[in-house]
Amino acid sequence: MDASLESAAAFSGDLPGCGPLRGARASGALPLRQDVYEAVRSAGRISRAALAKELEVSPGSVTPVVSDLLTAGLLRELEDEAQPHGRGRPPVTLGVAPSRGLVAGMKVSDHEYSAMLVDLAGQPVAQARMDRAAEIRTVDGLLDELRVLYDRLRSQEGAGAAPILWTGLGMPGMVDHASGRMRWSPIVDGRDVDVGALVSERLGLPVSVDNDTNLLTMAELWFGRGRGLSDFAVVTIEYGVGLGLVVDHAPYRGAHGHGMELGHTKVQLDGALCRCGQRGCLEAYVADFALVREAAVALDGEVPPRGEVLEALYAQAKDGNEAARAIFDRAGRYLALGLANVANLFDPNRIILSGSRMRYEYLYAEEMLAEAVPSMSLNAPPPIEVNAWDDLVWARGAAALALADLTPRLLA
Amino acid sequence: MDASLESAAAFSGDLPGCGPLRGARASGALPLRQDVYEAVRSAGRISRAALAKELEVSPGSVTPVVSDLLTAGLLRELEDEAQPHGRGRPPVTLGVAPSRGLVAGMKVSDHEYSAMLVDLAGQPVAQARMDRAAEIRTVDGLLDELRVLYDRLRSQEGAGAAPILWTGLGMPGMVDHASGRMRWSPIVDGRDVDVGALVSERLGLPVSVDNDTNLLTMAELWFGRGRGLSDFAVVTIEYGVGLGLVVDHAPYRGAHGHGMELGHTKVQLDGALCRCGQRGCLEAYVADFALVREAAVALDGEVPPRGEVLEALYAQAKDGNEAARAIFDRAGRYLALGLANVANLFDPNRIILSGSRMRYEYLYAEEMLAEAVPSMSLNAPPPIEVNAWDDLVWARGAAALALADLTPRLLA
DNA sequence: ATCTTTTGTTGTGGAGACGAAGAAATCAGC
DNA sequence: GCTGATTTCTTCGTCTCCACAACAAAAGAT
Repeated sequence: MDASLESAAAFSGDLPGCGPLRGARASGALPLRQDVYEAVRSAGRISRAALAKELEVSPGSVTPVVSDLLTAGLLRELEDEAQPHGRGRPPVTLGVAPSRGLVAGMKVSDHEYSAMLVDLAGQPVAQARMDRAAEIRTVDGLLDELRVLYDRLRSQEGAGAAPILWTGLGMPGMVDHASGRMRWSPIVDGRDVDVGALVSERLGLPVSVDNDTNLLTMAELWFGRGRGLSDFAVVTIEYGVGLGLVVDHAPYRGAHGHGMELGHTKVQLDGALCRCGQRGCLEAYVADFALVREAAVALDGEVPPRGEVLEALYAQAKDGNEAARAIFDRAGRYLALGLANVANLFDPNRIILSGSRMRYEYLYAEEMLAEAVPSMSLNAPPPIEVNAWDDLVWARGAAALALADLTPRLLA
Repeated sequence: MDASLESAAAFSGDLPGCGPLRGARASGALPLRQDVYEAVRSAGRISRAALAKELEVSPGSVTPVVSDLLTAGLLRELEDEAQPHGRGRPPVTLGVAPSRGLVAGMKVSDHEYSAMLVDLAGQPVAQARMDRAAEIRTVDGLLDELRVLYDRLRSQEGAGAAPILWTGLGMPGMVDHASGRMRWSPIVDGRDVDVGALVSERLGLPVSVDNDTNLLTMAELWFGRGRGLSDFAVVTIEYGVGLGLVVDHAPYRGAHGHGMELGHTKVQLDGALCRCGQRGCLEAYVADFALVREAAVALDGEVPPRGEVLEALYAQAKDGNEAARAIFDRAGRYLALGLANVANLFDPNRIILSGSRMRYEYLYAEEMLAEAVPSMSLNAPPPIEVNAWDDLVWARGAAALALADLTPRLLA
């Protein structure tokens, strides 16, 4: 063995062997029971025969599992409006039994709480909102308000008598889904708080927490256009710019369990100052505060009341004010640059721009993005899709989070 | 149900049900046989008892599987230099049997071929290089030369008589590992060529292909510092800037199966012109051609022969030429920006800069990056690590690729 | 020499899934 | 209307894989 072979052999560092080291072996192997349940929920309505085909198991394996789930009250047979089925014995359509229980999803934002109650099939059955006073910044205050929100949700018509089995909770900031801890949040004081355990205790039921961007990602993955895609990115522009990734049909939360930081990717060396103290962040060009910062010039000294600056600026731009238009134009181009970077670094099937309706309509035109992003992306630029919907989607994403975490326990 | 509940229910599009749709269900469930083999290879040397603990199965399950693998010649018992082991029956150390077969790894770059022969334990046993004439750009010419390279590798001392079971092949360009097709390559003419099948036919054994950046990623994952990390990024600067990602201990190749394009992420709106025709690409600031482009000014008209421009520029910078120094300085800061974007978008455990030694030593100082990247990253900036090694690593990564693809078939 | 401790082996039993064969429910055709 | 074809679902025997537990082996501790 010559010298360079030896050096190559030595390079492994101090570890013997080769190949990836994975701590706890990826078990991966779901029992068929769970596969069946999830396949039924995913399909909505499906027969045993189709299940066997989809899961690639023999029909003989499906029947006992299904009848087990039927007696457990988790699935039900649907009396179907006879649909056309060639000849042969007509299939019996299965669906998940929604009455077995419900899950709740709750979202905290800086100005309001929203919540939704969803049955085990994923159908919404009730919803609630509450204003939020920005002054309440203690964890205790948050817990109290969540309790009120939860009670209000339960007393809603439609909530019925079914027990609530799990709750998903989303909030802005650095929130670690795995540990349930809030590292930091812009709307609550305190660091490294175990909100998961606290909320769980206050509500008396299990809670999964996550950051708000991941709620949106879950909503897309469970109910939206992300179903069926193996890898996609969700971008949301609220007060900052958030990014959620889905890898191989599962949400990816990064090595540290917090969210990705698209808003703080650098789009300019030594660029505009950002709220985070760094320079050249994407947020410093496209977020509200960045636009407001420049509005003063375009609006020619006429300063509208706080909170209406953007509307005024937009009106001016529509009226032909070149300076105002330039502000939006630049913001749009920087957003396109940021999205192109996501496409180049991550190569998703699709990029979904998601969030409250208004912002996209007047800030970023779908057509502009659909043109600008590919011009900055290599390979196959992903389709860009704008999904504008109301605030309840956050809560629905929280419910999806709850469903995802509840399911394995429900079937154990 | 009120109106907004209905709209929420409708929003799923036309698909009934909820939850991610995955086409072929993630089988995931490796048979214990393969788990055991991979755990032994990963550990290098390990006893049955330790295996049982690591894999979280009962000792009674390990023994029959191991003796099966022993008789199959895939594992062997190591006569150990008695190591200290408390009291009790001394463990029998197991290791993979290297003599069962070998795998080859081959790498094509623009100026040379390199190849390595590796046993089933991952240890190199032979290597070979060949110059490559840039004029040979036909697929047929490539096949011929690979055949020569392969024969040269087999005739190497150390190759022994063990059969070669699989080959990994890496080349620059857009190469799809899943299909084995080369979509496009800078060094070979032709588009959408099934190189996998062609090389396999020419060599008479199964071949896995991938792009060169992924080879480096595999090398880090199998033999380098990436072992033990769940999520990391590998950045390589050769003629372009490449990026490889590892997600959950497995290489991530993006939705389209080609590589990520860190080199073409945009670091400047309407910035410097890149070879790809777009503007503001990272490559247009840090790749060879970008530095050479600016060198003329710094070198004051003294144009060195092609291929030595960078060396001359570097010498000048060391000598105190401010203009030359500024070129390297800016390139370094842009590289840091690009790495920070990777950190912000992907949140890896670590970023590994990897490639041939020289480039990093004189272009990008580890200390500078270790300081600049965190100043542009939020959350927990990942450690940056520079791994400079010789060109054989590419071939070794190709061998890792071959091992990864061979293993399941070997154990079936 | 005996006890303790740890490793490895053997045997039984159970869970889960396959495959084949059969029962059920419908359509097509005579 | 009967028969046969067709598709769905069920039943049952079997096989594989693994857990559990008892046991054998090989040391050190006392």
